[in-house]
Amino acid sequence: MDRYNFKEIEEKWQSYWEENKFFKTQKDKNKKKFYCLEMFPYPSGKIHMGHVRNYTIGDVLARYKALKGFNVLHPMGWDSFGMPAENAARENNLDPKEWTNENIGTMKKQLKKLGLSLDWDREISTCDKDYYKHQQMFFLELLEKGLVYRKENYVNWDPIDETVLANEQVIDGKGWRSGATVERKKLSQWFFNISKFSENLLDGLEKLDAWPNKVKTMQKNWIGKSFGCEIEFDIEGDLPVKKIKCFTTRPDTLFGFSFLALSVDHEVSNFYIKNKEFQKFKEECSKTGTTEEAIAVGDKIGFKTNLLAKNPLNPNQKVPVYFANFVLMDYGFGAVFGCPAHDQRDFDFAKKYKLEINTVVKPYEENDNFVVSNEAYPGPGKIINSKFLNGLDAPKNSVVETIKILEEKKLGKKKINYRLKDWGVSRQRYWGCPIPIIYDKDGNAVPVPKENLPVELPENIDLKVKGNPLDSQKNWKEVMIDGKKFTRETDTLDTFVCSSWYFLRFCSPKEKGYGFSKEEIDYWMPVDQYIGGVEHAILHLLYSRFFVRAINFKNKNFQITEPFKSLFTQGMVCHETYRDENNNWLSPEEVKKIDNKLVKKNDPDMLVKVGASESMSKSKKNVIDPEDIIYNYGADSVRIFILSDSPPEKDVQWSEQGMISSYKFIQKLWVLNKKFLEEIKKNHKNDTDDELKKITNIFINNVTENLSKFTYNKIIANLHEVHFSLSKLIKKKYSSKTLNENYKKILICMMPVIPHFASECIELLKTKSAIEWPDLDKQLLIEEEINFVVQINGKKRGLIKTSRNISEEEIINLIKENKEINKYLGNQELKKKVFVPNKLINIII
RNA sequence: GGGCGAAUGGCGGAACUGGUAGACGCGCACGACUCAAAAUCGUGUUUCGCAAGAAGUGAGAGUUCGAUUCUCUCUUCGCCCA
Repeated sequence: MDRYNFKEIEEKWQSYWEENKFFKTQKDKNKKKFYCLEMFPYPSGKIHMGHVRNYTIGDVLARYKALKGFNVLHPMGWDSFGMPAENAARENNLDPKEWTNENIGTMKKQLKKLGLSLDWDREISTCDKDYYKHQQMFFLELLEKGLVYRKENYVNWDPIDETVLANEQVIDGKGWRSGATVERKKLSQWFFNISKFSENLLDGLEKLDAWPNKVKTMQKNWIGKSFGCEIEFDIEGDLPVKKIKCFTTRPDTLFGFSFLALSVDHEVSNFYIKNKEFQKFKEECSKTGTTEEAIAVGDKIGFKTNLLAKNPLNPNQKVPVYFANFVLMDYGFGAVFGCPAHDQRDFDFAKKYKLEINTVVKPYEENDNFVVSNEAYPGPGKIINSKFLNGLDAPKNSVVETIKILEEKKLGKKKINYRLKDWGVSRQRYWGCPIPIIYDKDGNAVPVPKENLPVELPENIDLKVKGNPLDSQKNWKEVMIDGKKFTRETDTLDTFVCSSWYFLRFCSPKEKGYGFSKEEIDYWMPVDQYIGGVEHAILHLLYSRFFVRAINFKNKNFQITEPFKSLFTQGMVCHETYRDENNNWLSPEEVKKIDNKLVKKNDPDMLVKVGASESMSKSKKNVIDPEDIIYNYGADSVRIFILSDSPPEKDVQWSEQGMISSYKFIQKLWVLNKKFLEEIKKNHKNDTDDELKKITNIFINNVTENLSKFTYNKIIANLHEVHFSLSKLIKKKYSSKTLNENYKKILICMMPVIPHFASECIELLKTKSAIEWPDLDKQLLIEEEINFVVQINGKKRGLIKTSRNISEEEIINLIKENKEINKYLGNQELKKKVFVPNKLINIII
């Protein structure tokens, strides 16, 4: 029997699609558009299974929408600036650009082998000057609008490499490459004023009803809106400090006040710069880390000042002022008032430094003598021990009431605080988009004139120098503009900037004058379906949402506020992990099974330990190369497997056996296809039996429904089911016409998942009818004969095959005639009957 | 520490708004073909039980004629927190 030759057939269709520009899209006002976008990849070298999954999911949708008659925009590009290129180039003495473009070439070839319905004419690459030129223009546009500014900020500084490190490059407080203890250093950097849009970004989430709640919650928490009050404390002591400002969400617990805590970066710290003890303390603080997790878990430590803070509501009370490691300069004003009884951090701190713990809120079920003892009580209750605040419901009414009182007495004012901070976009790196700024001889920042854009990255530079490579490029750094001498900004933009607007560029990738054409984005935007990993749930998506708002700001021509109408986040691809007896990671190819035991292939005496299944990663060697898999089994088989085992939003386990079974399934479909072609040739006479029509309809219905709900794993189940049914029905000697019509519909429904196979089979049918998504005959979905469930006391006791719309009396009569069921009833009285039409009856005896 | 989510056979997973638990796939078993094996095809496969039957969706309670689905408590696991 001849086998399905996937190599030949997949190649045939891929070149057919390419040569005919089958997926090229153009604006067409007469057609409804659908913009289907998957997160574009970083060109790291080769595609991995995560890409295969992401792009297969997107491709299924894009192909389906196209068959439904939509004008589908389905583009692909490269997020090609970033540190891996710079690192690889430094290590291997290469040019980052060459390295990147080579990778793009490889990955593009690999993606094409997957048979994706992409419009490659729209390909973009963010490291291309035709792309970043527009990004520089956006930067200047935002600068003009006052959405970009410069300020001093702390960075992670590696003193050996003389370079700034990203947070993920700091491991246990040490530089990932040099191993040097990382220092905090202040540098002047550029910021995007994203916090200006905090409320708007939060508000916008409400309207994103096609986004997963999980992602919306994450963004909401990230923006971190809190309602509270700003209080100015009067200060006494040995320093010229009269007042300290504080933000709090719980002013109602002011009577529980027992210390004031400041961040080590608070301006008061200036008085302690030369204090050795304080320096030591500050160093100690930097070890704790500044993440919320580190602060919550870590030890609370403080440094006592000689200052005293007055309680505004109780001026006789004066409490000590400390510097404390759990207060961050970024939040509020870098100062918090401590109420140990009702905040666990404050409680831990008070215990350590033996400060007062005054209970001012009691849980509702406790009496007024309630005292906080072993841990803080942050929950709701009634205010106690607080004079005029006593009896208020905390925190609901008490916070509002207290703020009112503080405002009346001019001691504080209502304030809304956001956790979201401005976006620092300066990176001290070479391989990124140059910031289009120059400095005059006095160090004033001046925008590069627009006609001088793009500011291009210099080529052939030495990356081995310490610090920022651009800084050492004298020829590049020093420029003459309009006869004046300037020096260039040597920082480049965070690569998140590149990915914050690429979806706009795809609408008109070749537009010269501006980043996008208004006409094109008016037609294509917003992205109807965005698909990508949940790891980008916060930053990338929030930055993109900010970016369109920033363009929108003071610009009547641009109306988009939300770039992504629907969002789908897919799960990861996992694989078991293997280690040998010496705990070295082993790749799946290095392992084999002998007598039910896993051993090392080239050393069968070495037993292999099987670890948990984890997301594929090079470091754990549990990686399967998509290229090998496509080579061995074909793209359609891979597409089936990657969709089959789990719902797309969940993690999927890679399994060799599952992969083989998908491959075999395609072969089975091919065998069935042969049979269909033979039967069609024979031209039998059977036209009366509509079983085939019914099965076809059920299949269309199931696949369509599962497509709309992203339950693609169930589509594979539908394929197996229809294969099973068709293998039986083929024996029924249907006429050519009936076979042709129905089988073609089924093949069209297969196209989104296995496009090469389905295209080939449709071609072999040699029919003239158009290839479009089949309509559903709803009448055929209604089964005339149903299995009616009979329950007795809630337990299933039998099924009665009967016609549709049977009445309660009729079914009771049928039950009485049915010996099997009747034996449970005996002669007992029927106490109650619950009748659900066309489904079940529950009889209570 | 906080936020969010999940838990169903040997495994991955189905079950529409509360209405036949276990679709589909993997694995396993048996059978056919074969000198034999692979491949292929067929049948079976929640557990206990020879059977009749009983139990069963992480544990415990609750609401309901009826709960994998709703409510509460607990356990375990996962993801996220510049």
